[in-house]
Amino acid sequence: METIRSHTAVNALSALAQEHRLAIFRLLVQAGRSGLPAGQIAKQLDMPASSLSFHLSHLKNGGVVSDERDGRSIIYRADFQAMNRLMAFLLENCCAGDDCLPADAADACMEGQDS
Amino acid sequence: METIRSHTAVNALSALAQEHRLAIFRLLVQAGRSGLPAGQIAKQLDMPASSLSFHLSHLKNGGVVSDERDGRSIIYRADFQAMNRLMAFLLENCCAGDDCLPADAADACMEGQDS
DNA sequence: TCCATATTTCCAGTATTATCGAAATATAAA
DNA sequence: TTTATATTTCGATAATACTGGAAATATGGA
Repeated sequence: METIRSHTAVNALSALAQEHRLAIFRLLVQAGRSGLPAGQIAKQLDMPASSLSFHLSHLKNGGVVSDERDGRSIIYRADFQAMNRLMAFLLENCCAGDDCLPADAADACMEGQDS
Repeated sequence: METIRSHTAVNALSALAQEHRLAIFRLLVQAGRSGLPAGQIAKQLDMPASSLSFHLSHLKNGGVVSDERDGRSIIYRADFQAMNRLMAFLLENCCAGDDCLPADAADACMEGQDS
């Protein structure tokens, strides 16, 4: 696993550090591989399209979700690898490295996902 | 492990979503159980005392660090359990629950810590 | 081409956050 | 009690973020 920079980690954390965006992200985590189109997210979370778009682009910018166009819709997905990298960075050299290896928390959620 | 609320998670994430605070937290992660006094943090990160204090109280408020007075100093420590709860919340019901259990990433860093 | 659907961009107003010197508080030592 | 050390609170300024309606863009279907 490649290591990330502080700036990257702050972007990811900022992306998640907001009620609406956290709700969006968790919804996408639960949706798993197949993801959800923006409209579906708007419906499930009852948000105005422009606000949702603002938050989705923030999440995408933070690298914690990816997007892919499918016809008229755009499908969003949680990026579990990004979460792993983030956790690894947060706990890097934990306890001065004494038998203290961060686990890959999101690994189980990535099975079958292409990197 | 008890489950946390969205509001709690946002507080924790907001606490970490800032360059200085992330640096402080990672320093405390590396310091492990013994933690570091505020002055030591200020010295290592070269920050004005008042700015550091602002950020430390934000981290404490976010529940990701704890503090304890020791004479004239105040010792700060990273809260690994809080990190575990946060990750569990982020990945809750991952992939709709299909054989997808979040691991306790910070567990290894907590050995010997009293809860 | 013309219309409907899906999403994003623009904009302005409002609110929250970061910064750091100076003053205040808390503890310890002389 | 006086002085020194460690940290926090106050206050003002500057910067950044959130909101949602309206207009613009992109795609697909009639």
